[in-house]
Amino acid sequence: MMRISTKGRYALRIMLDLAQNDDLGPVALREISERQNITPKYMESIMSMLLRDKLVQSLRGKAGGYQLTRKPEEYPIYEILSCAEGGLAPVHCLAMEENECPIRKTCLTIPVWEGLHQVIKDYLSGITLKTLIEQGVNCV
Amino acid sequence: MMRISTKGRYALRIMLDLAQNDDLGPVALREISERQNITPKYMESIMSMLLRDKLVQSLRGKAGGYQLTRKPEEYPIYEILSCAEGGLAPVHCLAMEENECPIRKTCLTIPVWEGLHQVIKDYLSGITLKTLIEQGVNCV
DNA sequence: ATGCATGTTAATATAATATATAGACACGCC
DNA sequence: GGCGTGTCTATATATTATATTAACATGCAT
Repeated sequence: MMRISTKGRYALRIMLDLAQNDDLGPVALREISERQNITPKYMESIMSMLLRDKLVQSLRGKAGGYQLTRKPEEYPIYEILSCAEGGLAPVHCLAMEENECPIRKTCLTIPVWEGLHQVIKDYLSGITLKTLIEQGVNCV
Repeated sequence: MMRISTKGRYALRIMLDLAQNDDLGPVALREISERQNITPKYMESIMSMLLRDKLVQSLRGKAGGYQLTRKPEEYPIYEILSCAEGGLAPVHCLAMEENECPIRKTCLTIPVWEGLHQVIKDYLSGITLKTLIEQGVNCV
């Protein structure tokens, strides 16, 4: 139904939470999960995606937790949403490898979806974590 | 996962098929379903949505079928996709009634999603059935 | 060295949605 | 009155999203 899923929105909230709380060192998953009211185990699976894409870094052991790897203004929300959603291409064939679709090269429909993807990308790339914080966005 | 579903893409193909075949009167569902390789029963549920929104009209009885209600250039694909997808608002709360969300009026996040919805809407409203036909788009 | 608080991974369960099918019915021309 | 069409309601199946479980790995503090 062309909706941003809970996963994407949780990811944004997690990143916003980190942006506002990691000055004093790593933030434990449990803390964020309590503040954001996201079940810790589900949040884990989201964190692992953010980690894989190096949007956050982690520290184990006591006093461990998660931290941002960049400054808030260096996180376009396109990147965060795309990471958690597994891409934001509006149709499957855009996300596929070029050679996975036999008619890809000559497909006349592709440009329509590529254009849609582009406007979405442009819009969400123009907004960063810092933008949201400055606007006082808390919930997502 | 923020994808246009099969339903929306089928709807586009159905409308394109009609645009190219209804000069000689109503087109039977069965015909379209065979040309487009969409199972007739599933197609029925899509037709009923297109009908409800008056994007097509129907005729019963022998030689009955479906026809466009406007000229191809008067169908922005936003309208077709939105009809079949049940809206294209990227988050649920945009699609809700204003008073369904207690914080809607002051919610700081809404503008972000409204903006996203708007760029999607603008883009898909700038493309019509005629545009697609002129570009030779067949599959969708 | 040990223990505990953290993160990591893989497997599974549940819920929601998308996709597809079935069957009975309504209409209208011939 | 019969056949070829559309219409409606209910159900089945497949896929994806959401959430949970359990076993494991790491690193600091003592």
